[in-house]
Amino acid sequence: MLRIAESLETQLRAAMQRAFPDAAASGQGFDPQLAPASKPEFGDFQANGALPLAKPLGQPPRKIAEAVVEQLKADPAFTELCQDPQIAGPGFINLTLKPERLAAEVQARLGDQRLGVPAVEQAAPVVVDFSSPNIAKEMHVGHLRSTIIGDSLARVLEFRGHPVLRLNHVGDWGTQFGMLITHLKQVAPEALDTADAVDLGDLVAFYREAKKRFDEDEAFQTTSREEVVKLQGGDPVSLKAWGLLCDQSRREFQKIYDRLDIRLSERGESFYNPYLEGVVKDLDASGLLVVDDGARCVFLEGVSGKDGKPLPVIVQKRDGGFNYATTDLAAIRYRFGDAPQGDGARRVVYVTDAGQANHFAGVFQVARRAGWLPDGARLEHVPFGLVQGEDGKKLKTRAGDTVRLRDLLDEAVERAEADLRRRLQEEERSEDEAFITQVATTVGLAAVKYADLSQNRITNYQFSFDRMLALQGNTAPYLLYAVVRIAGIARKGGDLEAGSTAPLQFSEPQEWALVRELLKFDAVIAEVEEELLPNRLCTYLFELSQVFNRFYDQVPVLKAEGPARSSRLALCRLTADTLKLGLGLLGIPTLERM
RNA sequence: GGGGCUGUAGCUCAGCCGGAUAGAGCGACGGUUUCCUAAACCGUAGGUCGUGGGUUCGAGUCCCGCCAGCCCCGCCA
Repeated sequence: MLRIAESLETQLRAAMQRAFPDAAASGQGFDPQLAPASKPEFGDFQANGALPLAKPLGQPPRKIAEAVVEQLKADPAFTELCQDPQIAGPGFINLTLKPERLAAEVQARLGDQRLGVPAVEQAAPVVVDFSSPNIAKEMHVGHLRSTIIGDSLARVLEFRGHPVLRLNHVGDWGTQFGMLITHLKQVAPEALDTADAVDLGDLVAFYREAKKRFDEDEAFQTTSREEVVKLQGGDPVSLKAWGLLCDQSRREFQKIYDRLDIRLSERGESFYNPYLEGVVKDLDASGLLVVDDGARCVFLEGVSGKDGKPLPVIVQKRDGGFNYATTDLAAIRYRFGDAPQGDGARRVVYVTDAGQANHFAGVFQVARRAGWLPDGARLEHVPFGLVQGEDGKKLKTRAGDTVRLRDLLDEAVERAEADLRRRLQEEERSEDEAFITQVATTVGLAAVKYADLSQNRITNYQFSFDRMLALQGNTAPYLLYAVVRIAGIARKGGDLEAGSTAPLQFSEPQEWALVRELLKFDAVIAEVEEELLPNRLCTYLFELSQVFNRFYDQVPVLKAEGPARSSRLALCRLTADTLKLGLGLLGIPTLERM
């Protein structure tokens, strides 16, 4: 109902100006303060704009509201949309849309692939930087949040019509490669001679071994440091070893991405290697660079450290090497830069844990002051909290190790399968193994994703299989079940297309509640696009499912006749379409039966 | 020491840039099934929104102080 809200806002503002022409002439601003009604009994919208005018106009707010309402009633465009406005409380103006307008809005969405969500004009690219695991390390629950949230945000932005670059900023460069390559050369030298990639086995164990030797063996350390220099200098053998390690990791990461249906373009830290020097030069040229204690840095404005001195962002270490801040700066410059030496982005978002907030704030400030952001460009950190166990502490296995992502996904699917089998037995249903596997996989993975997405990302997130797989409450299974119910109606002879052409007729309060809920979808998408908070979409889908379940429980569909039947079928169809699309934007596929 | 985030019902959390009597879910208690999957629906109980000030018509929301928890703080990412 975004369009209607816009019309109402314009009409309200005009009505306020007509009601108080003198104040308008003397520059008094009028903000209708239009918002969705906070309660159903208040109608569809509420305008609170009369209250703040009481003082400047020297009149009681209710009287102001009355004057505005009088003007509204004289506006044919308004009376076509709304019933008579009601004034309530201290001076709220409550607006209720005419039933035929609501029905027409539903009708318009029935044939609409976009369900009323407008598509933006082909705009400049949006970069979503997410997931970003480190080469030779296992993906863990921390990456899960970034991956799931980032993917969902990318899907929403894509749906709105933005060209989205989903960038996987993998940790594929840096000092740790010195020890990895040195270790590789010593334990698997044959890998460097074969043309094809060689299976290096368990990379995580490999990493641990290398780390252990690095910590214990001084000669190994020295060789490792030399190896870093060789790699950065472009030594072919070192590069080959580096490539092998990256390939091996990539294969492992891809398994996870495939399972979760995540699409990502890898562009690791190494990509920006050729641009690092340019960053430092650029900063120097713009006069931001200061040499301090041998390191080249930019001192931040408004951020002071321990001794009260401004905090620096170090872009070149005393030994001449670059660090992650340099890489991040190079990435920002490249992403906002024009093609071919850049992505031409207008909005860049980073989905990383909240612990990096300071780092990004610093780096962003440097980028702005260096003048790398085009006018109107948005550069945003999208932080999220830690994943905690049910004890409120950082999530660990019973043995105290970091939880591996694939183990976590396996367990979710296994639990979903056990639940399903128990239910089948209780209900004396019989399904083939393919069905069970399919449902368990979908439900298990959906539960993991939805549990993560449904919480405001900024807070720490308490991970619980029991809660996320619960069949009731704000969970994936509950939402999936609503879709299944509608599919059931279709299976039992309900032609969901029936209402598309016939005129819609609603009589029951549950029908109107569902209509009103369905029409909120476009506003929710716009909000997620702006605020980058997927939990707003989850809340909406949950509420839609609740309203639908009430409707389903109390209003018969298949047993109804005539226009009531086709109208109800139309509501079912739009509900299913909205849930499928909404869940799709969360990266969650739906089921016909479960 | 400085900075960031968090603090809302027994538990897990919402709260849409200041609006009407603070909302869900779980758990607890009590109901509903000749009917489209009861994985549902209906009802009851449960809150001094950490705390003390301030701003104004109006504060969970904005500002300041304090308390508690988590995280970050120069050459790791």
